[in-house]
Amino acid sequence: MGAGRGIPARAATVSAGFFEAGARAGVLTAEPLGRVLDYRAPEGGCFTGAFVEVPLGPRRVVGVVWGPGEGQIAPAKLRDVARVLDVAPMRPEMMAFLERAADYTLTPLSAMLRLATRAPGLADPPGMRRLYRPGEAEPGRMTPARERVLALIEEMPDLTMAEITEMAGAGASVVKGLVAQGALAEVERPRDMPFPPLDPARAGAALAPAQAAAAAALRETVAAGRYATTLLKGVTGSGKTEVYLEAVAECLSAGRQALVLLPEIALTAEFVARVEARFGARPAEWHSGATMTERRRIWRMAGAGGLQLVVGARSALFLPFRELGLIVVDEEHDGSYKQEDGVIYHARDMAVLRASLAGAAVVLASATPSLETWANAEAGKYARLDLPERFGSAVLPEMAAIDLRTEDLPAGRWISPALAAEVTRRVESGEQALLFLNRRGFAPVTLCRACGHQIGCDDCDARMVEHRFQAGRLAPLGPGVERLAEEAEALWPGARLAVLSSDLFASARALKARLAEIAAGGADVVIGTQLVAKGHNFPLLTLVGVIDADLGLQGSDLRAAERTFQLVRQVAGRAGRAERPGAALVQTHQPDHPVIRAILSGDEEGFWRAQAAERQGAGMPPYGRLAGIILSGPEVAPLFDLGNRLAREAGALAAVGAKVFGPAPAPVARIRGRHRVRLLVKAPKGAPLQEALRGWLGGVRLKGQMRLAVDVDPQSFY
DNA sequence: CCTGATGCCATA
DNA sequence: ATGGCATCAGGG
Repeated sequence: MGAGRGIPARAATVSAGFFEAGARAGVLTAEPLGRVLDYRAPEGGCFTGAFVEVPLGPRRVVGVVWGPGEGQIAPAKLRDVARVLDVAPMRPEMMAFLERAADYTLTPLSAMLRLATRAPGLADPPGMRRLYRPGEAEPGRMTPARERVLALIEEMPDLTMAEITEMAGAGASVVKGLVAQGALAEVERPRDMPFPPLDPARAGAALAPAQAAAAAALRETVAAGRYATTLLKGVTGSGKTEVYLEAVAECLSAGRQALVLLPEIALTAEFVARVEARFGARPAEWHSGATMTERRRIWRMAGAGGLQLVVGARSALFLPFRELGLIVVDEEHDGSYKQEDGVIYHARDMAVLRASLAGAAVVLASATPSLETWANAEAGKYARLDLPERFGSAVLPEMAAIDLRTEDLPAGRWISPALAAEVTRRVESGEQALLFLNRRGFAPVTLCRACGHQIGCDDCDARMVEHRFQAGRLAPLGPGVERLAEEAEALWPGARLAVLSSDLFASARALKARLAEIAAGGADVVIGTQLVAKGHNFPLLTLVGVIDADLGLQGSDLRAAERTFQLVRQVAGRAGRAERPGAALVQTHQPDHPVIRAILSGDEEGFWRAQAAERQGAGMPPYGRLAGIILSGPEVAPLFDLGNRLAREAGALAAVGAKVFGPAPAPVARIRGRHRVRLLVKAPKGAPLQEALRGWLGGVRLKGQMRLAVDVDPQSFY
């Protein structure tokens, strides 16, 4: 098999053991070799799981002793393990996690190990650093600089030289002079110190009865010390965080470590403040913004047990926790938990996998859980706890469907007269209206304007039900925000229009500024895609028009209907706060569809049941399985050639009842000059999908710059 | 991933 | 002939 460029074979199984000096040991490195290499164990031997440095070609690289050597290579060619590193060995549970995750995502094991060794200076000896504290002797002649340094050290002992010169505004020579006199003392301390202890026994926030009940249930689950997953459902402001912090408290009391995953770095500051209020110290923060020093300290302390709680982004799942007892995935439905490049994985699913191997509890917290999680709770695989909604926010807006079959919209127009009339009313009375577009760009879908039936593209998964064409009644679907903006401009010439689409803003900061401006009344009509649905508060907004609710019913984007539902519910929250009553108008060709009816009634459980029935009928996740195959390379033609060949030679898939669709250009057809083509595999729920994919793709040899990636459980696919 | 070997082309 | 660069295979 090519060097990590093909589909890896299934990983071997972890086996514990000790290797005496000179014995053959298999070492896994983070190099993309896709297999374990044999080395001779060093003097003193080594255990399975030990972090080691080994020679690889002309280099020395870090690896982990994974098990007995494979014995394929001649003893004469064996090289020695250079040394065993001074870090906590990888635990069997972590090794099993990496293997299972590699198998599930069809990723080479070495790439998983790379995720787990993302700490700088792993091979360095645990460094020491020099700290200064008050000394025994009285200082001699005093100067203002000396006084400042001594006052500082009295206040805050054990500072580094850099900290002292910075905070006291004195030179290093001043400090050295005080040391020479004995007024300051130098001490050597390990560079990576344990984190300040969190005290789970401190009193928590006063909990409302419903919160207290949920907290007690979570505490009991965590105290059992076994794997279990709980869906904690509660809207923002319902006190979810306080509830799961009680689970954290229980975990810490048991002497185990806890991990809280958040979807965005922006949310960490507030969370850290709450942790500090609850436990009297700050947690370790693991995210892309962390410095090398912070990363090294967190990584080492996670393994050494010098840390109790980590708050972080999805990559924190790969920290070497010594004794993990709880993982909280906050806002578990959030799309940013899906890692889309490099190793493609879903942090929520990997959290459940890691916890199940570590014997830890999982809390999936969300106001609007993913259908996958909802279904697992329904099926009894997950426990479920519900927090009641925030007091007074349950005011539902007036909601109605606009039946596009009777509105007689001319081709190429998307705003019905009924919706336009309502928008006009808001514009005239100084209120705001939002026209919500349920997806980003264009969809390869055509729709019969007479009966509302959708005709899908042959290459994707639309249900091709028998359909009689009526000449002239077929309309291609899919305005972009730009198209819609043109239409709005023509309808309301004097109104201030705001167009919000993620690709129109250079930075998150620019987008935030624009949102604030709009909230303050800087626009009359707002046109936007899903990003407007992300919890921003617009007090003047009293009307939401959903341009096309039907696409959410189709298989093209599994999250579309959920986003529509969430948005419509969020309007409810906003309307409750402002005095003006809110309204939501949903344009649809299928007003009687159960999903549309559930959206209109605001019936959450009804919505999920309808969605579940829809997906079940279509054999879509979580009632069926999907995998995306992404081919990329500098030229398009070879990608389609390979894609077509794969589609033709899909016997291994057919054998398990799986079907392959495509090839077709990927949603983002070009990234950094590379073309992307994709195939979609759909399999029945119980099918051994990964095994079939391995059989199908195992022999593929990629030439030149071409790459093949597998996206198991893709989130969206156009 | 990194490195060294290989081969093709452009240039002296 | 020679050097530069792109491509490829190997690494224990």
